[in-house]
Amino acid sequence: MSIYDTLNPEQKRAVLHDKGPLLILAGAGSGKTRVLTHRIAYLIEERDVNPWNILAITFTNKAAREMRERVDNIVGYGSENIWVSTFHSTCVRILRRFIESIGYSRSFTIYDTDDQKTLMREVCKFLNIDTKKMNERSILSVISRAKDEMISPEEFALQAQGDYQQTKYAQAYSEYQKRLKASNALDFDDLLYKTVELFQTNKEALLYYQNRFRYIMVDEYQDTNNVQFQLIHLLASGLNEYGEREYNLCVVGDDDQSIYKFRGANIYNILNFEKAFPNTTVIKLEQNYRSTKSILNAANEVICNNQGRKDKTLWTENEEGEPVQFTQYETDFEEADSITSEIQHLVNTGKINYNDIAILYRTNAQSRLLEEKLILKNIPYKIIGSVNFYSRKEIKDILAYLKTIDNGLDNLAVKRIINVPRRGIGLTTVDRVNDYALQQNISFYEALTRAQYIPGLERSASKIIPFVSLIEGLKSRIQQEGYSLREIIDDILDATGYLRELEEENSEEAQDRIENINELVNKLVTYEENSLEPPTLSGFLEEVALVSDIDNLNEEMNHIVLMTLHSAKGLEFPYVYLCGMEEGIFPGYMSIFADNPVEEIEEERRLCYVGFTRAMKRLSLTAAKQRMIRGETQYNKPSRFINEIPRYMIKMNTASPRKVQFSKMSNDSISDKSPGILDFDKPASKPQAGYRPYYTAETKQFEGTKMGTLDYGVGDSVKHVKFGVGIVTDITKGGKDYEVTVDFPKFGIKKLLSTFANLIKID
DNA sequence: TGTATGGATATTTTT
DNA sequence: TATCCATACA
Repeated sequence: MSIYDTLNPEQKRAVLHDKGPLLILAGAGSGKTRVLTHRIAYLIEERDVNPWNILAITFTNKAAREMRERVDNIVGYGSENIWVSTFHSTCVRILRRFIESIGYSRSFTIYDTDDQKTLMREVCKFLNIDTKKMNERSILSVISRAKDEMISPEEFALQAQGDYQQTKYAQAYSEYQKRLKASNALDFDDLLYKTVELFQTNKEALLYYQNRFRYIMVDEYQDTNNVQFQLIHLLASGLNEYGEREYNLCVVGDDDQSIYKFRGANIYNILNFEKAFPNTTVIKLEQNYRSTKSILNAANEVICNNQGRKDKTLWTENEEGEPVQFTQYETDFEEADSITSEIQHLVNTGKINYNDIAILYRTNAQSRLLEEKLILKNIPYKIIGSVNFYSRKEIKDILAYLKTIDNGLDNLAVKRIINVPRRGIGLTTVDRVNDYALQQNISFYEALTRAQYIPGLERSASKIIPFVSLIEGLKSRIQQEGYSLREIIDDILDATGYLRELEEENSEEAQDRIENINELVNKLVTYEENSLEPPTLSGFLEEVALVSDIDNLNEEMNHIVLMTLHSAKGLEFPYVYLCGMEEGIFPGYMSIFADNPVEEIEEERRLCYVGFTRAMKRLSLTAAKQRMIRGETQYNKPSRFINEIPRYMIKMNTASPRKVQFSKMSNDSISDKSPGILDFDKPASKPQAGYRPYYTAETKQFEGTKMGTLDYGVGDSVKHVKFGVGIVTDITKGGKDYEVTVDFPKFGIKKLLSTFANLIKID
């Protein structure tokens, strides 16, 4: 049996597509990653494409990692030569090699959103921009848009002539860019912008990569912005050996899941793909393997209210399943209480694990109440988003030390830690040093080393000197042979007294911070042990700069997950609770009252579609009549998205009979559009009030897996063509296949699909 | 220089 | 409601 036999006809057509542009419109859960990975395998094995000539681009590290893993598993030797990476890390890799040709140093650092804000604050101060009239965030978003459109500060200034406001933006942009450069830093937008600029100005570099990347795949194409399009277009425009443009570009996306317009994603990249790349083959993947018919039908009903989408209807062979549930509660408090009780009930009575369940919401703020209830009921959970691990204060502090040691040019990092922990070096001192640095045209750190000579610093200089020698001491140690990164971070924690200070504080918060720092140390150790190239401080810092919270989601852990709808894209869960289905929450006020409400609502509707299609078995929608938002009580109607689902498709539950007044509920809370939308004949299927079973948050045992056709089981030794002999540690059923986890002594733990892996049992 | 206090301010955020 | 920031004071 060939690996391609497991594909449906459309998937197969996409996988076997030969040359030329290919647009795969892949609905939610239609197996797009599978198609991508199989296509890569096909190109290598059947078309003799050199793995070296393949580039696969994703948006998140998590997606890249998963793709890498799956590609490694189905491709034989040479899979490590395929570039599988995110847009941003692809750019970093290219720039590390060629950036000098556009006047930057190859050891540039990457500024994250927080760094950008800090820098912009400095810029505004410097330019006397009143941040009450023009706040940093809005300036940064103007700049971000400009970079997305590939508009340089000079061009921006030119276009701004005559407009006071725009001129201010232009000045800020120019100064901001100047300072980035002085710190030898690039922000996220720069990574893309500068790569395109490089390709436009350096033909040699462009040719090199065009020649290398003969086959390009892009995942989540609906979320690409303009620069990303430019980048892809440039890379894909290489000539083949006959001097022809082949555009061996394969993009996969779903216009219905485009939810990042606010961040510059241009939906026309996918809608007009066929215009940009002549002779495009279009393949639609409409069979969904994830959800029940009930869930999919509801999702289809909602999304078909959008105009201007590519026509497609998802269908499935899966069972009908339970109807989609909708419950409207009196208050947000009851909503949270009820959802969490239900979860507890599900886990206690059913064969369901915590990690089968997700609670999704529109805004991060909604997680609070839920979190309180989860703690109360002792339900293990993880919240994704809100505060990224790497944006925590203590983590940023330690990273700033590492950055300072690594690259003294990073002015922001040095300024961040100069007085952390407190050294009695205040704002006035920092300002003086800063002025001196600007005047002498040297970096802030360089100025610190000359503290004794800076006028007006007599007293403070004595405080600066120990700081400089601390940094210098650490710097010299890192150059010593055999000095590990682990030792450096330990030295920092010790020599600065950072840990000691936290320990002495003896509060719960300090304890959390210490744990976070330990986590950082772990990550550094992991990097040091697993890095393919010799581990360096710069390498670690780079990896860390491009990581998001969702990347850390570990499916193995047995806890429920809470996150925003945005973060949930690309994930799936058997049981999904989508809460806060209310006008004003979802769709949010901002979109209802926007200048272009139609467009904005359509984006919210796509978000709703994304939310619905995360669910595999059961989708529960909830709303509250009364909700506390920013200290104010709001009364909201159920979301219009609920009304877009025909009522026969939805099971209306009545919430807590003890409190609900039926007449009131049907009159004020439901819009006139669909009268009688609530079905009171059906009994409430809610766990009894006050239901609070005893349960410890310990791991629940997995149901015994049926082995069926496999001739090996957990604990057996098996042999794999590439990885050699290993021991089966787990087997789970996934679609038509079994997913077999095998621990190979030489290659580590691998997840393999039984159909492809051809594992042979060894006695 | 460090802390206290009032006041503004508030979607979503793959990197 | 909670959080962040600037300014005022000790």
